[in-house]
Amino acid sequence: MVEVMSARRTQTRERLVAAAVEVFAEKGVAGASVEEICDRAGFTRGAFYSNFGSKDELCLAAVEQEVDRNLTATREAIASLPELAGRDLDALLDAAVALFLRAQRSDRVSILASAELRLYAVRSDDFRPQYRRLVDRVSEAFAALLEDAAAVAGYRPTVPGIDLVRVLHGVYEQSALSSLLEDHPADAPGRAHLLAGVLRTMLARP
Amino acid sequence: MVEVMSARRTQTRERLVAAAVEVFAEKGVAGASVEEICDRAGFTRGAFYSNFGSKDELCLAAVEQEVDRNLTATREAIASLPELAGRDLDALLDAAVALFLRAQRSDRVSILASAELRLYAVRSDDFRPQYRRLVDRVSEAFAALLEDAAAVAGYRPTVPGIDLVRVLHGVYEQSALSSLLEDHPADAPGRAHLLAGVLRTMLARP
DNA sequence: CGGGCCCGATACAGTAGTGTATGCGATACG
DNA sequence: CGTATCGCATACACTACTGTATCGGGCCCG
Repeated sequence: MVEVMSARRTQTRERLVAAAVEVFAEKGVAGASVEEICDRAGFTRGAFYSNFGSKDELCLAAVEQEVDRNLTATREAIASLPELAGRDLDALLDAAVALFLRAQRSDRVSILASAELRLYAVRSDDFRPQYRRLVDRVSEAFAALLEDAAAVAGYRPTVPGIDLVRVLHGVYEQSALSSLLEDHPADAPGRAHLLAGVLRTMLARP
Repeated sequence: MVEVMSARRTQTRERLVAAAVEVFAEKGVAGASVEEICDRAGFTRGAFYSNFGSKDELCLAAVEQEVDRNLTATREAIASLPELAGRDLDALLDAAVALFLRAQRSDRVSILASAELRLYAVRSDDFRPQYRRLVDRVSEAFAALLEDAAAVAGYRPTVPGIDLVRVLHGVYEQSALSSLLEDHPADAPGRAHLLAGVLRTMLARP
């Protein structure tokens, strides 16, 4: 039985989550105090503790929001995808990478926050299972898409599709982070090429 | 003029750095209190403030230690490298990846701590320049090695060698993190194969 | 063997953050 | 139009951590 929330409550939660993502990006998950998150959202801690039982719950809500957005973006990208049948491998790779990139938020705050949340999931035994449960939803959806597209083009992944997607996502995130570490802005074409290269190493003729 | 330190002081700093790396891995850089680091090292905060002016200085010392270790490991790995001239591209890629992997610490604590420090460098405007200054030392050394090896085999990088190394390192780190996120242990062969694939996308005949 | 100094321990004052218990205005509902 | 409930603000008690100022033991040197 799903709890239904009042419109006001939902809005408050959303503002808190949005503020949290910003603070996570600036200070890290551990460095983000509940107080600063609330300040930035324009609430006091009373609002927070009335909406979330702990920072973990807030983190989870943040991941959930990101995941939902990516799922939606992915579906939209799929809908507008050109026909793949009969295209060669390079075209397939390019299309898949373009689709993937379109579904990712690539602004500084999103990249940092999701890297931060991911790292937190690796560290925290409590948070990790819940994190994976959410994130795997998108990965599985994307894996199914990739496997279908590959099959249409006459290829199949040499590893389970979901692992392929996880690797792809990891490489994407890391290259995005690298570009934030450097002075010159990211070169998107280089990133796309890198991702296509990674994909290629994990596809083969059946 | 380089400050010379007493043996005792050096040892204290090393113990503090070692403890810091552990705590960074468990709680993140921001989540690591000076107090806990000192406790774990068997000191009080008096020792810390006598040795470091701030947590940033400690972080820097941690990165420096890691960098030095990697440089040494890389040199050793190079020394024991088989002759590359005349080998084909696949052999070259395998050798380079093997060398790279041998020079990396792959235990959980090292992986987490270095991911954490890297992310901290991305976030912190103060820390980032100093971090890059240290890390680029290893990257450049490694890049020179890679370019030489590639030239011997009749290839050249399609991007500046140092960028290649940065990407390589990013992919390595991210795949290592991914394996920590999953239940089943990392499969090293898969990782090596992935790295070789990435390398391949960035090498071409002149 | 004794004095000086180095280096880490201790003590202290101050700050920031936590979680809870309670208050109070707005809102929905009869 | 009143009132019950909801949702956030406020107040409070508490803990953790910080940075500095001072102390004192041990080690090195003459």
